Amino acid sequence: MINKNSPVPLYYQLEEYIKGLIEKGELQPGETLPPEREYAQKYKISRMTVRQAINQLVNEGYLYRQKGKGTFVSERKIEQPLQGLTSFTEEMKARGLVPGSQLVHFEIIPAPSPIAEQLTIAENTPIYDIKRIRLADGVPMALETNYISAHLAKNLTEQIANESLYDYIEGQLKVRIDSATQVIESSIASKDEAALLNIAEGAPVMLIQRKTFQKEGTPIELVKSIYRADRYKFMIELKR
Amino acid sequence: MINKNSPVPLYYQLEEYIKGLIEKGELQPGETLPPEREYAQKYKISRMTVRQAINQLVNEGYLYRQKGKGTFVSERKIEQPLQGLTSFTEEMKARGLVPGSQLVHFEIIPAPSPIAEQLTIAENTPIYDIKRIRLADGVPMALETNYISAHLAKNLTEQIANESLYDYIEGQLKVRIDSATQVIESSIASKDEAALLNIAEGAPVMLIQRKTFQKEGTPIELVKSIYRADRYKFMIELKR
DNA sequence: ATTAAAAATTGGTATAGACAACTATACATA
DNA sequence: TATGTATAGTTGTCTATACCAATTTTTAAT
Repeated sequence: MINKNSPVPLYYQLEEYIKGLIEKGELQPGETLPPEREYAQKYKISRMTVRQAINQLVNEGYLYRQKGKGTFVSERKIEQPLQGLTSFTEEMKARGLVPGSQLVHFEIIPAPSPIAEQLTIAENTPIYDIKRIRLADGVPMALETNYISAHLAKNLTEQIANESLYDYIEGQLKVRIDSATQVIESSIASKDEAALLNIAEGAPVMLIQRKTFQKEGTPIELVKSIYRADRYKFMIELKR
Repeated sequence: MINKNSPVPLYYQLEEYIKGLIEKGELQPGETLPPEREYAQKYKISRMTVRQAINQLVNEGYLYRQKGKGTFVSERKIEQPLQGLTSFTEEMKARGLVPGSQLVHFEIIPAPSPIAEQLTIAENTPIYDIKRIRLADGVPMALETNYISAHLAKNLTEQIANESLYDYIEGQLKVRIDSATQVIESSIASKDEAALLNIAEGAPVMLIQRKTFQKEGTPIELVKSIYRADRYKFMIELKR
Protein backbone atom coordinates (compact mmCIF):
# COMPACT_ATOMS: atom_id res chain seq x y z
CA MET A 1 0.00 0.00 0.00
CA ILE A 2 2.72 2.39 1.03
CA ASN A 3 5.96 2.02 -0.87
CA LYS A 4 8.93 3.66 0.80
CA ASN A 5 11.12 3.26 -2.27
CA SER A 6 8.73 5.06 -4.55
CA PRO A 7 9.63 8.59 -5.59
CA VAL A 8 6.04 9.53 -4.77
CA PRO A 9 5.92 11.19 -1.34
CA LEU A 10 4.60 8.98 1.43
CA TYR A 11 1.97 11.49 2.51
CA TYR A 12 0.67 11.64 -1.04
CA GLN A 13 0.51 7.86 -1.35
CA LEU A 14 -1.54 7.68 1.82
CA GLU A 15 -3.70 10.61 0.73
CA GLU A 16 -4.57 8.96 -2.58
CA TYR A 17 -5.19 5.66 -0.85
CA ILE A 18 -7.68 7.13 1.60
CA LYS A 19 -9.30 9.23 -1.08
CA GLY A 20 -9.72 6.06 -3.13
CA LEU A 21 -11.45 4.31 -0.25
CA ILE A 22 -13.89 7.18 0.02
CA GLU A 23 -14.58 7.35 -3.70
CA LYS A 24 -15.05 3.60 -3.92
CA GLY A 25 -17.46 3.82 -1.01
CA GLU A 26 -15.40 1.57 1.22
CA LEU A 27 -15.36 4.45 3.66
CA GLN A 28 -18.88 5.74 4.05
CA PRO A 29 -19.89 9.31 4.95
CA GLY A 30 -19.96 9.75 8.70
CA GLU A 31 -17.66 6.81 9.27
CA THR A 32 -14.70 7.24 11.61
CA LEU A 33 -11.21 6.84 10.22
CA PRO A 34 -8.64 4.78 12.08
CA PRO A 35 -6.68 7.01 14.45
CA GLU A 36 -3.58 8.73 13.14
CA ARG A 37 -1.27 6.72 15.37
CA GLU A 38 -2.68 3.50 13.97
CA TYR A 39 -1.91 4.56 10.40
CA ALA A 40 1.58 5.56 11.51
CA GLN A 41 2.20 2.23 13.17
CA LYS A 42 0.62 0.15 10.44
CA TYR A 43 2.59 1.69 7.58
CA LYS A 44 5.73 2.39 9.60
CA ILE A 45 5.63 6.10 8.93
CA SER A 46 5.58 8.99 11.35
CA ARG A 47 2.38 10.46 12.68
CA MET A 48 3.21 13.89 11.23
CA THR A 49 3.33 12.34 7.78
CA VAL A 50 -0.06 10.78 8.36
CA ARG A 51 -1.31 14.18 9.49
CA GLN A 52 -0.01 15.78 6.30
CA ALA A 53 -2.02 13.32 4.24
CA ILE A 54 -5.15 13.80 6.28
CA ASN A 55 -4.74 17.58 6.35
CA GLN A 56 -4.90 17.66 2.57
CA LEU A 57 -8.11 15.67 2.55
CA VAL A 58 -9.59 17.90 5.23
CA ASN A 59 -8.74 20.93 3.11
CA GLU A 60 -10.37 19.34 0.09
CA GLY A 61 -13.48 18.62 2.12
CA TYR A 62 -13.28 14.84 2.06
CA LEU A 63 -12.75 14.59 5.81
CA TYR A 64 -13.29 16.60 8.95
CA ARG A 65 -11.76 16.30 12.37
CA GLN A 66 -13.06 16.59 15.90
CA LYS A 67 -10.58 17.07 18.65
CA GLY A 68 -10.71 14.22 21.12
CA LYS A 69 -13.08 12.19 18.98
CA GLY A 70 -11.57 11.34 15.67
CA THR A 71 -11.53 12.00 11.96
CA PHE A 72 -14.64 11.42 9.90
CA VAL A 73 -15.70 11.11 6.29
CA SER A 74 -17.68 14.14 5.10
CA GLU A 75 -21.19 13.88 3.75
CA ARG A 76 -21.52 13.95 0.01
CA LYS A 77 -22.77 17.39 -0.69
CA ILE A 78 -24.44 18.15 -3.97
CA GLU A 79 -24.07 21.73 -2.87
CA GLN A 80 -20.41 22.34 -2.57
CA PRO A 81 -18.90 25.77 -2.79
CA LEU A 82 -17.28 26.34 -6.13
CA GLN A 83 -14.42 28.29 -4.73
CA GLY A 84 -12.84 28.67 -8.06
CA LEU A 85 -12.50 27.59 -11.59
CA THR A 86 -13.03 23.89 -11.96
CA SER A 87 -13.86 21.58 -14.80
CA PHE A 88 -16.92 19.39 -14.85
CA THR A 89 -14.66 16.43 -14.14
CA GLU A 90 -13.09 18.03 -11.08
CA GLU A 91 -16.39 19.32 -9.83
CA MET A 92 -18.13 15.98 -9.94
CA LYS A 93 -15.21 14.27 -8.24
CA ALA A 94 -15.30 16.89 -5.52
CA ARG A 95 -18.94 16.06 -5.00
CA GLY A 96 -18.16 12.39 -4.66
CA LEU A 97 -19.67 11.47 -8.01
CA VAL A 98 -18.02 9.58 -10.86
CA PRO A 99 -17.78 11.83 -13.93
CA GLY A 100 -18.33 10.46 -17.40
CA SER A 101 -18.97 11.58 -20.95
CA GLN A 102 -20.78 10.52 -24.06
CA LEU A 103 -19.71 12.08 -27.31
CA VAL A 104 -22.55 13.49 -29.38
CA HIS A 105 -20.68 15.52 -31.94
CA PHE A 106 -17.04 16.08 -32.90
CA GLU A 107 -16.10 18.24 -35.84
CA ILE A 108 -13.89 21.00 -37.09
CA ILE A 109 -15.93 23.85 -38.46
CA PRO A 110 -15.20 27.40 -39.70
CA ALA A 111 -15.90 29.76 -36.82
CA PRO A 112 -19.18 31.63 -37.24
CA SER A 113 -19.00 35.33 -36.60
CA PRO A 114 -20.29 35.55 -33.00
CA ILE A 115 -18.03 32.76 -31.78
CA ALA A 116 -15.00 34.08 -33.65
CA GLU A 117 -15.61 37.43 -32.03
CA GLN A 118 -15.73 35.93 -28.56
CA LEU A 119 -12.50 34.02 -29.15
CA THR A 120 -10.90 37.05 -30.82
CA ILE A 121 -9.99 35.10 -33.94
CA ALA A 122 -10.86 35.78 -37.59
CA GLU A 123 -14.19 34.60 -38.91
CA ASN A 124 -14.09 31.13 -40.52
CA THR A 125 -10.89 30.20 -38.73
CA PRO A 126 -11.21 26.44 -38.08
CA ILE A 127 -12.43 25.57 -34.59
CA TYR A 128 -13.37 22.37 -32.85
CA ASP A 129 -17.06 21.94 -32.16
CA ILE A 130 -17.43 19.28 -29.49
CA LYS A 131 -20.71 18.31 -27.94
CA ARG A 132 -20.84 15.85 -25.06
CA ILE A 133 -23.39 14.55 -22.62
CA ARG A 134 -21.78 14.83 -19.21
CA LEU A 135 -22.64 12.08 -16.79
CA ALA A 136 -22.46 11.84 -13.02
CA ASP A 137 -22.58 8.32 -11.68
CA GLY A 138 -23.76 7.31 -15.13
CA VAL A 139 -26.78 9.61 -15.20
CA PRO A 140 -26.98 12.56 -17.62
CA MET A 141 -26.25 15.77 -15.78
CA ALA A 142 -25.53 18.27 -18.52
CA LEU A 143 -25.12 18.87 -22.21
CA GLU A 144 -21.86 20.60 -22.94
CA THR A 145 -20.64 22.23 -26.14
CA ASN A 146 -17.04 23.38 -26.39
CA TYR A 147 -15.55 25.68 -28.97
CA ILE A 148 -11.78 25.92 -29.15
CA SER A 149 -9.49 27.10 -31.92
CA ALA A 150 -8.02 24.26 -33.98
CA HIS A 151 -4.75 26.16 -34.21
CA LEU A 152 -4.48 26.21 -30.44
CA ALA A 153 -5.71 22.69 -29.80
CA LYS A 154 -3.67 20.49 -32.08
CA ASN A 155 -4.14 16.75 -32.25
CA LEU A 156 -7.40 16.85 -30.39
CA THR A 157 -9.12 13.54 -31.08
CA GLU A 158 -12.40 11.95 -30.20
CA GLN A 159 -10.55 10.44 -27.27
CA ILE A 160 -11.39 13.65 -25.44
CA ALA A 161 -14.85 12.20 -24.92
CA ASN A 162 -13.61 10.37 -21.89
CA GLU A 163 -11.14 12.92 -20.65
CA SER A 164 -11.15 16.32 -19.07
CA LEU A 165 -10.70 19.06 -21.63
CA TYR A 166 -9.08 21.23 -18.98
CA ASP A 167 -6.53 18.53 -18.19
CA TYR A 168 -5.78 18.37 -21.91
CA ILE A 169 -5.41 22.13 -22.21
CA GLU A 170 -3.12 22.43 -19.24
CA GLY A 171 -1.35 19.07 -19.56
CA GLN A 172 -0.86 18.69 -23.31
CA LEU A 173 -1.06 22.23 -24.60
CA LYS A 174 0.80 23.69 -21.64
CA VAL A 175 -1.63 26.58 -21.60
CA ARG A 176 -2.45 27.76 -18.13
CA ILE A 177 -6.09 28.55 -17.52
CA ASP A 178 -6.25 31.68 -15.42
CA SER A 179 -9.78 32.96 -15.19
CA ALA A 180 -13.23 32.77 -16.67
CA THR A 181 -16.44 34.72 -16.99
CA GLN A 182 -19.63 32.85 -16.52
CA VAL A 183 -23.17 33.81 -17.34
CA ILE A 184 -25.90 31.78 -15.72
CA GLU A 185 -29.49 31.86 -16.75
CA SER A 186 -32.60 29.82 -16.37
CA SER A 187 -34.44 28.24 -19.24
CA ILE A 188 -36.54 25.26 -20.24
CA ALA A 189 -35.43 22.24 -22.22
CA SER A 190 -36.08 22.07 -25.96
CA LYS A 191 -37.19 18.81 -27.50
CA ASP A 192 -33.68 17.82 -28.60
CA GLU A 193 -32.10 18.78 -25.33
CA ALA A 194 -34.74 16.96 -23.37
CA ALA A 195 -34.12 13.79 -25.37
CA LEU A 196 -30.37 13.88 -24.78
CA LEU A 197 -30.71 14.65 -21.09
CA ASN A 198 -33.50 12.14 -20.61
CA ILE A 199 -35.92 14.67 -19.16
CA ALA A 200 -39.29 16.01 -20.23
CA GLU A 201 -39.57 18.73 -22.83
CA GLY A 202 -40.17 22.02 -21.03
CA ALA A 203 -38.45 20.88 -17.85
CA PRO A 204 -36.33 23.59 -16.21
CA VAL A 205 -32.64 23.70 -17.07
CA MET A 206 -29.76 25.94 -16.14
CA LEU A 207 -27.88 27.56 -18.96
CA ILE A 208 -24.23 28.31 -18.25
CA GLN A 209 -21.96 30.04 -20.71
CA ARG A 210 -18.34 30.15 -19.78
CA LYS A 211 -15.43 31.83 -21.47
CA THR A 212 -11.99 30.87 -20.17
CA PHE A 213 -8.89 33.01 -20.42
CA GLN A 214 -5.18 32.54 -20.06
CA LYS A 215 -3.02 34.81 -18.02
CA GLU A 216 -2.70 37.57 -20.57
CA GLY A 217 -6.44 37.76 -21.00
CA THR A 218 -6.44 35.85 -24.27
CA PRO A 219 -9.58 33.75 -24.66
CA ILE A 220 -8.97 30.00 -24.76
CA GLU A 221 -12.35 28.41 -25.26
CA LEU A 222 -16.08 28.81 -25.00
CA VAL A 223 -18.41 26.39 -23.26
CA LYS A 224 -22.15 26.31 -23.44
CA SER A 225 -23.64 24.00 -20.85
CA ILE A 226 -27.20 22.98 -20.22
CA TYR A 227 -27.66 21.46 -16.79
CA ARG A 228 -30.62 19.49 -15.53
CA ALA A 229 -32.21 21.63 -12.83
CA ASP A 230 -33.29 18.58 -10.88
CA ARG A 231 -29.72 17.38 -10.49
CA TYR A 232 -27.65 20.50 -10.41
CA LYS A 233 -27.36 23.58 -8.26
CA PHE A 234 -24.73 26.21 -8.61
CA MET A 235 -23.20 27.40 -5.37
CA ILE A 236 -20.81 30.25 -4.91
CA GLU A 237 -19.23 32.14 -2.06
CA LEU A 238 -19.25 35.89 -2.21
CA LYS A 239 -16.75 38.03 -0.36
CA ARG A 240 -16.62 41.74 -0.18
CA MET B 1 4.81 39.93 18.01
CA ILE B 2 4.82 36.27 18.97
CA ASN B 3 3.79 35.58 22.57
CA LYS B 4 4.76 32.15 23.78
CA ASN B 5 2.62 32.45 26.90
CA SER B 6 -0.56 33.19 25.03
CA PRO B 7 -3.11 30.42 24.73
CA VAL B 8 -3.34 31.33 21.05
CA PRO B 9 -1.30 28.85 19.01
CA LEU B 10 2.03 30.16 17.79
CA TYR B 11 1.37 29.23 14.16
CA TYR B 12 -1.89 31.14 14.31
CA GLN B 13 -0.25 34.23 15.80
CA LEU B 14 2.29 34.23 12.99
CA GLU B 15 -0.38 33.54 10.40
CA GLU B 16 -2.46 36.51 11.53
CA TYR B 17 0.59 38.71 11.71
CA ILE B 18 1.63 37.96 8.13
CA LYS B 19 -1.92 38.24 6.88
CA GLY B 20 -2.10 41.65 8.53
CA LEU B 21 1.02 42.81 6.74
CA ILE B 22 -0.49 41.79 3.43
CA GLU B 23 -3.82 43.44 4.08
CA LYS B 24 -2.18 46.63 5.28
CA GLY B 25 -0.10 46.64 2.13
CA GLU B 26 3.20 46.39 3.95
CA LEU B 27 3.79 43.26 1.95
CA GLN B 28 3.03 43.97 -1.68
CA PRO B 29 1.87 41.42 -4.27
CA GLY B 30 4.83 39.70 -5.86
CA GLU B 31 7.08 40.54 -2.94
CA THR B 32 9.22 37.81 -1.43
CA LEU B 33 8.65 36.77 2.17
CA PRO B 34 11.60 36.23 4.49
CA PRO B 35 12.70 32.59 4.33
CA GLU B 36 11.08 30.14 6.74
CA ARG B 37 14.34 29.58 8.61
CA GLU B 38 14.62 33.28 9.27
CA TYR B 39 11.16 33.46 10.84
CA ALA B 40 12.04 30.45 12.98
CA GLN B 41 15.23 32.03 14.22
CA LYS B 42 13.76 35.49 14.69
CA TYR B 43 10.80 34.38 16.78
CA LYS B 44 12.56 31.42 18.40
CA ILE B 45 10.06 28.90 17.10
CA SER B 46 10.64 25.81 15.04
CA ARG B 47 10.59 25.86 11.29
CA MET B 48 7.72 23.37 11.18
CA THR B 49 5.59 25.82 13.12
CA VAL B 50 6.46 28.57 10.65
CA ARG B 51 5.50 26.23 7.85
CA GLN B 52 2.17 25.54 9.47
CA ALA B 53 1.41 29.25 9.50
CA ILE B 54 2.51 29.73 5.92
CA ASN B 55 0.67 26.61 4.76
CA GLN B 56 -2.58 28.12 5.94
CA LEU B 57 -1.98 31.31 4.03
CA VAL B 58 -1.01 29.35 0.92
CA ASN B 59 -4.26 27.42 1.21
CA GLU B 60 -6.20 30.64 1.53
CA GLY B 61 -4.51 32.03 -1.54
CA TYR B 62 -2.59 34.80 0.13
CA LEU B 63 0.81 33.31 -0.64
CA TYR B 64 2.42 30.88 -3.03
CA ARG B 65 5.70 29.04 -2.82
CA GLN B 66 8.44 28.16 -5.27
CA LYS B 67 10.92 25.53 -4.34
CA GLY B 68 14.45 26.91 -4.27
CA LYS B 69 13.25 30.47 -4.75
CA GLY B 70 11.02 31.53 -1.91
CA THR B 71 7.51 32.37 -0.80
CA PHE B 72 5.65 35.21 -2.45
CA VAL B 73 2.58 37.33 -1.94
CA SER B 74 -0.15 36.43 -4.41
CA GLU B 75 -1.23 38.88 -7.06
CA ARG B 76 -4.96 38.86 -7.05
CA LYS B 77 -8.11 37.15 -5.91
CA ILE B 78 -8.14 38.18 -2.28
CA GLU B 79 -9.99 41.40 -1.60
CA GLN B 80 -12.17 42.33 -4.48
CA PRO B 81 -14.48 44.72 -2.75
CA LEU B 82 -18.09 44.41 -3.68
CA GLN B 83 -17.35 42.01 -6.49
CA GLY B 84 -20.58 40.13 -6.39
CA LEU B 85 -21.90 40.72 -2.91
CA THR B 86 -24.34 43.47 -3.65
CA SER B 87 -27.90 44.19 -2.77
CA PHE B 88 -30.64 44.21 -5.34
CA THR B 89 -30.71 47.98 -5.02
CA GLU B 90 -27.01 48.38 -5.76
CA GLU B 91 -27.06 45.87 -8.55
CA MET B 92 -29.91 47.53 -10.42
CA LYS B 93 -28.30 50.93 -10.07
CA ALA B 94 -25.08 49.50 -11.48
CA ARG B 95 -27.06 48.31 -14.49
CA GLY B 96 -28.53 51.70 -15.04
CA LEU B 97 -32.03 50.74 -13.92
CA VAL B 98 -34.16 52.37 -11.26
CA PRO B 99 -34.76 49.95 -8.39
CA GLY B 100 -38.07 49.77 -6.62
CA SER B 101 -40.09 47.60 -4.28
CA GLN B 102 -43.63 46.60 -3.55
CA LEU B 103 -44.36 45.12 -0.17
CA VAL B 104 -46.31 41.88 -0.28
CA HIS B 105 -45.93 40.64 3.24
CA PHE B 106 -44.46 41.94 6.50
CA GLU B 107 -44.72 39.97 9.70
CA ILE B 108 -42.90 38.67 12.73
CA ILE B 109 -43.18 34.91 12.96
CA PRO B 110 -41.65 32.18 15.14
CA ALA B 111 -38.75 30.70 13.21
CA PRO B 112 -39.57 27.31 11.71
CA SER B 113 -36.95 24.64 12.26
CA PRO B 114 -35.09 24.74 8.90
CA ILE B 115 -34.75 28.51 8.95
CA ALA B 116 -33.75 28.60 12.63
CA GLU B 117 -31.07 26.06 11.86
CA GLN B 118 -29.68 28.12 9.01
CA LEU B 119 -29.57 31.22 11.14
CA THR B 120 -28.19 29.24 14.10
CA ILE B 121 -30.91 30.45 16.46
CA ALA B 122 -33.38 28.46 18.55
CA GLU B 123 -36.55 27.23 16.93
CA ASN B 124 -39.50 29.59 17.30
CA THR B 125 -37.29 32.58 18.02
CA PRO B 126 -39.12 35.55 16.49
CA ILE B 127 -37.92 36.53 13.04
CA TYR B 128 -39.04 39.00 10.43
CA ASP B 129 -40.63 37.51 7.35
CA ILE B 130 -40.57 40.11 4.61
CA LYS B 131 -41.72 39.49 1.08
CA ARG B 132 -41.28 42.10 -1.62
CA ILE B 133 -41.66 42.35 -5.35
CA ARG B 134 -38.47 43.92 -6.63
CA LEU B 135 -38.87 46.24 -9.56
CA ALA B 136 -36.48 47.52 -12.18
CA ASP B 137 -37.69 50.58 -14.04
CA GLY B 138 -41.10 49.77 -12.61
CA VAL B 139 -41.29 46.26 -14.07
CA PRO B 140 -41.31 43.20 -11.78
CA MET B 141 -37.90 41.56 -11.81
CA ALA B 142 -37.92 39.29 -8.79
CA LEU B 143 -39.79 38.08 -5.76
CA GLU B 144 -37.67 38.37 -2.66
CA THR B 145 -38.26 36.92 0.80
CA ASN B 146 -36.01 37.95 3.68
CA TYR B 147 -35.65 36.26 7.03
CA ILE B 148 -33.78 38.07 9.76
CA SER B 149 -33.84 37.61 13.52
CA ALA B 150 -36.09 40.12 15.30
CA HIS B 151 -33.57 40.35 18.12
CA LEU B 152 -30.91 41.45 15.67
CA ALA B 153 -33.07 43.73 13.55
CA LYS B 154 -34.86 45.96 16.03
CA ASN B 155 -37.31 48.62 14.95
CA LEU B 156 -37.60 47.29 11.47
CA THR B 157 -40.77 48.78 10.00
CA GLU B 158 -42.71 48.51 6.80
CA GLN B 159 -40.72 51.47 5.66
CA ILE B 160 -38.10 48.97 4.52
CA ALA B 161 -40.27 48.35 1.50
CA ASN B 162 -38.67 51.27 -0.22
CA GLU B 163 -35.19 50.96 1.17
CA SER B 164 -32.22 48.67 0.85
CA LEU B 165 -32.15 46.07 3.61
CA TYR B 166 -28.37 45.95 3.37
CA ASP B 167 -28.11 49.68 3.92
CA TYR B 168 -30.30 49.26 6.98
CA ILE B 169 -28.17 46.38 8.34
CA GLU B 170 -24.90 48.18 7.90
CA GLY B 171 -26.13 51.70 8.54
CA GLN B 172 -28.62 51.29 11.38
CA LEU B 173 -27.60 48.02 13.00
CA LYS B 174 -23.88 48.66 12.56
CA VAL B 175 -23.42 45.06 11.54
CA ARG B 176 -20.83 44.59 8.88
CA ILE B 177 -21.74 42.17 6.12
CA ASP B 178 -18.65 40.17 5.33
CA SER B 179 -19.54 37.31 3.04
CA ALA B 180 -22.35 35.22 1.67
CA THR B 181 -23.04 31.84 0.20
CA GLN B 182 -25.36 31.67 -2.70
CA VAL B 183 -27.09 28.69 -4.23
CA ILE B 184 -28.52 29.19 -7.68
CA GLU B 185 -30.92 26.81 -9.31
CA SER B 186 -33.34 26.76 -12.14
CA SER B 187 -37.04 26.24 -11.75
CA ILE B 188 -40.41 27.15 -13.19
CA ALA B 189 -42.89 29.64 -11.81
CA SER B 190 -45.78 28.46 -9.66
CA LYS B 191 -49.21 30.00 -10.14
CA ASP B 192 -48.78 32.47 -7.27
CA GLU B 193 -45.28 33.45 -8.27
CA ALA B 194 -46.32 33.89 -11.87
CA ALA B 195 -49.16 36.20 -10.83
CA LEU B 196 -46.88 38.41 -8.71
CA LEU B 197 -44.17 38.57 -11.35
CA ASN B 198 -46.64 39.09 -14.15
CA ILE B 199 -45.42 36.13 -16.18
CA ALA B 200 -47.02 32.87 -17.35
CA GLU B 201 -47.31 29.92 -15.04
CA GLY B 202 -44.56 27.44 -15.89
CA ALA B 203 -42.25 30.12 -17.24
CA PRO B 204 -38.60 29.61 -16.32
CA VAL B 205 -37.30 31.37 -13.23
CA MET B 206 -34.01 31.49 -11.41
CA LEU B 207 -34.05 30.55 -7.75
CA ILE B 208 -31.37 32.21 -5.65
CA GLN B 209 -30.89 31.48 -1.99
CA ARG B 210 -28.43 33.67 -0.20
CA LYS B 211 -27.14 33.47 3.33
CA THR B 212 -25.12 36.45 4.52
CA PHE B 213 -22.54 36.36 7.28
CA GLN B 214 -20.74 38.83 9.46
CA LYS B 215 -17.04 38.67 10.03
CA GLU B 216 -17.07 35.98 12.68
CA GLY B 217 -19.09 33.71 10.46
CA THR B 218 -22.35 34.38 12.29
CA PRO B 219 -25.32 34.26 9.94
CA ILE B 220 -27.18 37.54 9.57
CA GLU B 221 -30.07 36.85 7.26
CA LEU B 222 -31.51 34.55 4.65
CA VAL B 223 -32.87 35.66 1.30
CA LYS B 224 -34.87 33.59 -1.10
CA SER B 225 -35.25 35.23 -4.48
CA ILE B 226 -37.15 34.21 -7.55
CA TYR B 227 -35.98 36.03 -10.65
CA ARG B 228 -37.68 36.22 -13.99
CA ALA B 229 -35.47 34.32 -16.42
CA ASP B 230 -36.44 36.60 -19.28
CA ARG B 231 -35.12 39.66 -17.49
CA TYR B 232 -32.28 38.42 -15.37
CA LYS B 233 -28.95 36.69 -15.91
CA PHE B 234 -26.37 36.06 -13.29
CA MET B 235 -22.78 36.80 -14.26
CA ILE B 236 -19.70 35.98 -12.31
CA GLU B 237 -15.95 36.04 -12.78
CA LEU B 238 -13.97 33.04 -11.70
CA LYS B 239 -10.31 33.17 -10.80
CA ARG B 240 -8.12 30.31 -9.87
C1' DA C 1 34.99 37.13 -20.71
C1' DT C 2 32.92 32.62 -20.74
C1' DT C 3 31.91 28.45 -18.97
C1' DA C 4 31.60 24.83 -15.68
C1' DA C 5 31.66 23.21 -11.18
C1' DA C 6 30.74 23.86 -6.39
C1' DA C 7 28.50 26.00 -2.57
C1' DA C 8 24.80 28.31 -0.49
C1' DT C 9 19.97 29.16 -0.05
C1' DT C 10 15.31 27.99 -0.43
C1' DG C 11 11.19 25.19 0.11
C1' DG C 12 9.70 19.82 0.44
C1' DT C 13 9.54 15.55 2.90
C1' DA C 14 10.10 12.83 6.92
C1' DT C 15 11.25 11.25 11.70
C1' DA C 16 10.57 10.74 16.87
C1' DG C 17 8.89 12.42 20.68
C1' DA C 18 6.57 15.51 24.06
C1' DC C 19 2.75 17.73 26.17
C1' DA C 20 -1.95 20.06 25.80
C1' DA C 21 -6.85 19.95 24.93
C1' DC C 22 -10.79 17.41 24.49
C1' DT C 23 -14.11 13.24 24.62
C1' DA C 24 -16.06 9.19 26.36
C1' DT C 25 -16.42 5.88 29.73
C1' DA C 26 -16.28 3.67 34.09
C1' DC C 27 -16.20 4.20 38.75
C1' DA C 28 -16.46 6.31 43.26
C1' DT C 29 -18.71 9.62 46.20
C1' DA C 30 -22.15 12.64 48.20
C1' DT D 1 -29.91 9.94 41.62
C1' DA D 2 -26.71 13.25 40.60
C1' DT D 3 -21.97 14.68 40.58
C1' DG D 4 -17.32 14.59 40.59
C1' DT D 5 -12.89 11.91 39.39
C1' DA D 6 -9.74 8.98 37.25
C1' DT D 7 -8.29 7.08 33.02
C1' DA D 8 -7.56 5.92 28.41
C1' DG D 9 -7.86 7.35 23.76
C1' DT D 10 -8.23 10.94 20.37
C1' DT D 11 -6.66 15.14 17.75
C1' DG D 12 -3.88 19.72 18.31
C1' DT D 13 0.39 22.04 18.93
C1' DC D 14 5.30 22.27 19.04
C1' DT D 15 10.23 21.08 19.05
C1' DA D 16 14.67 19.63 17.01
C1' DT D 17 16.76 17.47 13.49
C1' DA D 18 17.91 15.45 9.04
C1' DC D 19 18.11 14.96 4.36
C1' DC D 20 16.18 15.86 -0.46
C1' DA D 21 15.19 18.89 -4.63
C1' DA D 22 15.16 23.13 -7.09
C1' DT D 23 17.24 27.43 -7.77
C1' DT D 24 20.54 31.06 -7.25
C1' DT D 25 25.06 32.67 -6.18
C1' DT D 26 29.83 32.12 -5.85
C1' DT D 27 34.10 30.25 -7.19
C1' DA D 28 37.41 28.23 -10.18
C1' DA D 29 39.09 26.92 -14.56
C1' DT D 30 39.69 27.83 -19.31
